[in-house]
Amino acid sequence: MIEKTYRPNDVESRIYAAWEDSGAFRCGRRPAAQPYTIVIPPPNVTGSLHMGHALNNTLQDVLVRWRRMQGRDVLWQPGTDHAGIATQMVVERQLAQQQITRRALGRAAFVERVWAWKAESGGTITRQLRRLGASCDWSRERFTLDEGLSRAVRKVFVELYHAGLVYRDKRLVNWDPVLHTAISDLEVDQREVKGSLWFLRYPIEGELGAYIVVATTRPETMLGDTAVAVHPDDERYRHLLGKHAILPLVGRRLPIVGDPHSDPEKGTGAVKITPAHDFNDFEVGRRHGLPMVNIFDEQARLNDSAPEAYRGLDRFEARKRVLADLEAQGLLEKTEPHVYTLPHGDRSGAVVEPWLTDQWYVDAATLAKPAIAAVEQGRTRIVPDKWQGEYFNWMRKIQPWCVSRQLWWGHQIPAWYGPDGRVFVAMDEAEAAARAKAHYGKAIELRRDEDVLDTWFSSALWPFSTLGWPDPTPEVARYYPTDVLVTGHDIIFFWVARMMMAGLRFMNAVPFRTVYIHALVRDEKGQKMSKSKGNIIDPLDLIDKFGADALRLTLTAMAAQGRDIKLSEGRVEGYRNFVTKLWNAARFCEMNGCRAPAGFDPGAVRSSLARWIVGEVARAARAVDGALEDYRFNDAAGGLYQFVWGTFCDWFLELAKPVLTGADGPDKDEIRAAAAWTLDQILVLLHPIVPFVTEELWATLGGPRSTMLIEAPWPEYADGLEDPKADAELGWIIRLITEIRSTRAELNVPPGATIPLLHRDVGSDTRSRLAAHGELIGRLARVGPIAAADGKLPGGAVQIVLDEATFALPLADVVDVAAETARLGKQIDKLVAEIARLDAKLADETFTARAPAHVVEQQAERREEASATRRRLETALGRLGGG
RNA sequence: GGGCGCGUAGCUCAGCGGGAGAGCACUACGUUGACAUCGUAGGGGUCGCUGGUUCGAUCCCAGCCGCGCCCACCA
Repeated sequence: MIEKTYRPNDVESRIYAAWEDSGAFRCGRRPAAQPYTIVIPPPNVTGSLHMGHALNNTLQDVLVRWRRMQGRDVLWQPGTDHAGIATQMVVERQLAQQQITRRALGRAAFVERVWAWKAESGGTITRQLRRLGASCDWSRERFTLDEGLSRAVRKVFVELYHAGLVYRDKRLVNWDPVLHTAISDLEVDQREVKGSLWFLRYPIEGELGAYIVVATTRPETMLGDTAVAVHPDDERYRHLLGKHAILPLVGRRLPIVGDPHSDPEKGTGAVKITPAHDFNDFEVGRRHGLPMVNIFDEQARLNDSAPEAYRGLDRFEARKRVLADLEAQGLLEKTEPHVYTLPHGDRSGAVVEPWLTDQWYVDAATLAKPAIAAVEQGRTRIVPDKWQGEYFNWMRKIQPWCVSRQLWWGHQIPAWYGPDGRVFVAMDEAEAAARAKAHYGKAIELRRDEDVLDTWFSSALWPFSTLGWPDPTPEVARYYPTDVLVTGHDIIFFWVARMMMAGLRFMNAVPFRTVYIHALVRDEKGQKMSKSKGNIIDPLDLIDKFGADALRLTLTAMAAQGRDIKLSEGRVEGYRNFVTKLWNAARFCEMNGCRAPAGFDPGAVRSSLARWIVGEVARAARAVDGALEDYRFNDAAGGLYQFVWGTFCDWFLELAKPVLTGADGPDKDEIRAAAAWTLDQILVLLHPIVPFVTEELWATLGGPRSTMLIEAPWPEYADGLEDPKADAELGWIIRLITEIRSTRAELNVPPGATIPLLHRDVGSDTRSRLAAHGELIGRLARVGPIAAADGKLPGGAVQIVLDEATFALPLADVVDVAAETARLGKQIDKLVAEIARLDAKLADETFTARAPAHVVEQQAERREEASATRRRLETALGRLGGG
């Protein structure tokens, strides 16, 4: 028996456990089948499920369940990411509450603490994915710091190093002064800030009272200036080229150099050059052989290269001091308000400081070439294709990738240094030692590089490292390349591009045949959800409130290509109602004894109603398949929603009611069987999107089922099922009923009266068709007089007699004459205008000459229809006026 | 500064060269025999603005206005 109401929270965990216990999620159980592989974008171990995860994993689960039902050998490879910076920060914060710092603890103890934390809390996100219904093969769960994956990381690093594609270099990096680590360009956010532009006077050497004025947004960096640059063609400064300025507060002689970097339009046209703390200035410095004076320590406090008065000051403190001192000396010419962008670390939020350090780099430009070619040649397709452009743009001007991080949590770089600084890159310490011995001619103590790798370095290997690479496992052979990667556009560069590079380099094949880029989930105002804005909608709250299916259906239905999703709770509620509707439809079927008989042949049904719904099922199924093939998730969900509610419930079940409540017999048996069969097909088709409720109904309704729904076969329908004749007949009935309903004002007659149906234009054809279906429609009717309200005309049931069939239709109608008159009048006006428009069109010679014939015909038909409707309305209006 | 995208019903959005659509919200009426509701009907839109192409433009093109995102080293 189906319960009166569906309580998702009571059944979801039970059903999920049954799925998982049955082994249905596991790959490899259909050795003969074609594999279908998706690797999950590994969420951070520190994470908990947010709306982006919910969308991302719902879409993957829809695909995976659909393919599994189609009989493919599905692997949905799950796992989590160690998320270097994020995780380290979480644990550090926790330590801070106990007044412990990471450094006080020491590296080994700290890393141990992180592992302990992971053991305790790292399972949160995967538990939450289960609540969502994600059918990952959990037996294969991986973690980016697993031993196997770490070996893959080391191997990749070592091989790239020996190929010259990983190297150590001293250049400016984005330094995060709070986290004390370098970060890559991608981890820097440009944020607009309101600040000032200060104009500083640098005295010209040997020319008393002469200045060159430079403008800057960061006056404290002047302490590290080593030149002033002007444009070589700038007339204003030509006389100063080759001379020197004296750096105030420091006293350093600064050459005044000509360099095209200097833009005569900006500032004063003369720019201070700080090669150690500005990416442009760094280049200028290289061109002119300028010294690089690093004035900051790792916390961006002034170091000993600054004059004594400023040493130890924070950079913003130093700014105030420098400005005050310059002003005191009359060297601050003016200050203007200025809005500009400043780089911020995406994790710490601190203003990033360009800083000169030694770091490890990956030669991304070389690795990018095959990755670009793969997409150009269509070996990997990016959907929707607009993202292909973004991918190309970025890949074609890709910069060296800084992969070393001054953190403790992560893959420690497999590089060892000898006493003379010579580096030995190797898979492990023993190998490094052996190399060192060969090099130095004796065993020697080595020091391991302290740094760890950027998290994304290990993520780049995810599609093959999770399958067991570098070991030649059967999984690598069978499941690589993966079929599709489902992800948001925010990590195309961070992740997708790098997986492409790594996959092509080490597997010699693209990591995925298709990349499906979905929208981001925003709040109902279209703003990014963030903790600081407090506008986060927690998917788990929604699951508690409406059930996982409602959330999944909402996200699937809203996953249209090309637009971000603005999610509101009301939306989820609406889709929850759909789940309820489905539940009740199933209940109705059960109550009416609708059982799918064994061996039901949808092609063999006789009645129009049954033939029609069978065809509609086939049509809906094809639409779902087509939509999912093209990653039009919204069309798949929307089509099913429409089919279940609008076609199956509103029409089929309503039309079936008279039969189901009528006398027993073959007609009734057939409708019962067709209803049960259709419901079964609905459960199957809906299962990938709303797995829980469909599985529950499948089990309850079932009779004997050989499998759970999750493993039921996806339907394929024979071509003949869509019967044009049945379509026409049912289509006609539906239109007829709709028309009777909508023209109830015209039929406003006393209860029990007998009138000819559609007193106008009922031709013989119509009459015969009505006769054929009379009984069905006749039973559909319910009779009952309606009480009249005060001041209104009484409505009532209308009996319609036509040929041998008798109809009684409920006319619920209590009609407000004035309102109705006004309404009809308005509609007539509209129609008159429409008819005039169509008349004009048909009279237009250019139109009739140039437009395709079918269009002309169409217009003529429309004109006829419109004037018929107008006549009808006028009749109704006359009747109302008369009454 | 460059690039991309978006402005369609009160809200959230589909559609995209030939009669303006859905869901939610709203109004009216009806529903205690599948429906935490549901059903039927209804109101509401110069499809951002201005030009152009076309027999015909919400749809194609150009410009403008507004919004958002991405990229960028600009003082």
